[in-house]
Amino acid sequence: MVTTKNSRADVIAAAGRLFSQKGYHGTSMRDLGRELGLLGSSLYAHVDSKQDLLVEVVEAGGQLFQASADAAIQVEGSAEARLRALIDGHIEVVLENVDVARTFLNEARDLDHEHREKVLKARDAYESAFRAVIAEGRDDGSFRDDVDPKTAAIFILSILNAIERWYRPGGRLDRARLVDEVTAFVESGLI
Amino acid sequence: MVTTKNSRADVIAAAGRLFSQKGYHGTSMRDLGRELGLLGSSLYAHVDSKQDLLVEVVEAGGQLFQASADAAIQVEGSAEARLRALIDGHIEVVLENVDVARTFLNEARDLDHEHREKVLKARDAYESAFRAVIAEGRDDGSFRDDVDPKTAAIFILSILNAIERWYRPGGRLDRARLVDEVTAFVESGLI
DNA sequence: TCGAGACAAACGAACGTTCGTTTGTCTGTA
DNA sequence: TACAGACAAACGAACGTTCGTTTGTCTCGA
Repeated sequence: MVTTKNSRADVIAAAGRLFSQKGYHGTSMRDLGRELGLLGSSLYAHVDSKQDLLVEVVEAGGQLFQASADAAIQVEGSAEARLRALIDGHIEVVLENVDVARTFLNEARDLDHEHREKVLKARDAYESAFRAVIAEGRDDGSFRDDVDPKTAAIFILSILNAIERWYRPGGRLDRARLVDEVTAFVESGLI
Repeated sequence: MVTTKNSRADVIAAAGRLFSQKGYHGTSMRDLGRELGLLGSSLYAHVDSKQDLLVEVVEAGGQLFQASADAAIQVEGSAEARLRALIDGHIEVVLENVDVARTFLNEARDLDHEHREKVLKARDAYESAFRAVIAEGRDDGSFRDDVDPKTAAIFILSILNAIERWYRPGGRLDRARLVDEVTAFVESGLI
């Protein structure tokens, strides 16, 4: 094989990379072409519009997160075990798909109304898995009984969603230790 | 007085509003003019460039946060009290200056190299106030002795920086209760 | 031979910015 | 008191560039 032709998937992957680095409006179709060794105009053999690309990347992100949550809530054992699985899964998704996850988390604002709405619903569905597990742990006595699942879920996801902003693979924390640190902080806080 | 003239400060304030809503690249000078009842070109009586506006807004954000931290670390009493003051101050800055804070947190990527570098330094200085207070509390025994100040500071700031993404004034949480919820979660976690 | 992938040229719209000019207000002097 | 001069604020047209996208043509592997 001498030349590798670009597939639609290649274009979407490159779009995720650039959108996550420079933002949707900060990325031009010519930028994206250059990334693939093409002219900007050549991309229209693969996609209908720039907006299409954003939709594809963001929806891929939503599916990754939802699949992760679906798996985690099936874990047998305590609510605590399921919460740890949710945290573990989220971190896995973020670290193995940085670009898609970043775009999903930060660029949804530039979607058209319909798709943006869809993303908000998807995020709420994902968050509800966290809320449910927290409520379960509170009700069976493993968590504090004055824990508010709504707020706690937001706080935990705030920590998880920010990982993309500071974590550098190969740094002082490997993935397993990152999961441990997050879980320990979420369960016990500072005290 | 029939017509109100726009000052440089008005232009910067409007820029903060639009940058925080639509992003730097998503905001055009004509958008910004419209926001003030002006033509886009008229803005150049007040500023040198669009980039200038971003610099002004972001630096204002940095100063707000730093002033808040400077005040908080002077609080007498326990490390816990100072940590609470840091949290309280951060939340006050975010809620009273949403646009500036949002732009500071999310749009610094579009700054030129020099100013972006400056922002990174400012953020690290701010974060170091959190690290210091956490280390103090750990060393005097009020926090767990296996707490890592570096990681804990990042987690706390992750929670604080995300508030802008979900908190709506007039909702189920007023500001005082928000501070309580964050503090309780940070100190005790779920358990 | 046929179709997918890429090119190259071009489109109109929008971009950030500059320019010469107009407007209205304030100030110091006659 | 009146008027000239200076001033900041804004206008509106235009600059060169880039944007997303369309079109028609070519190439090459299946």
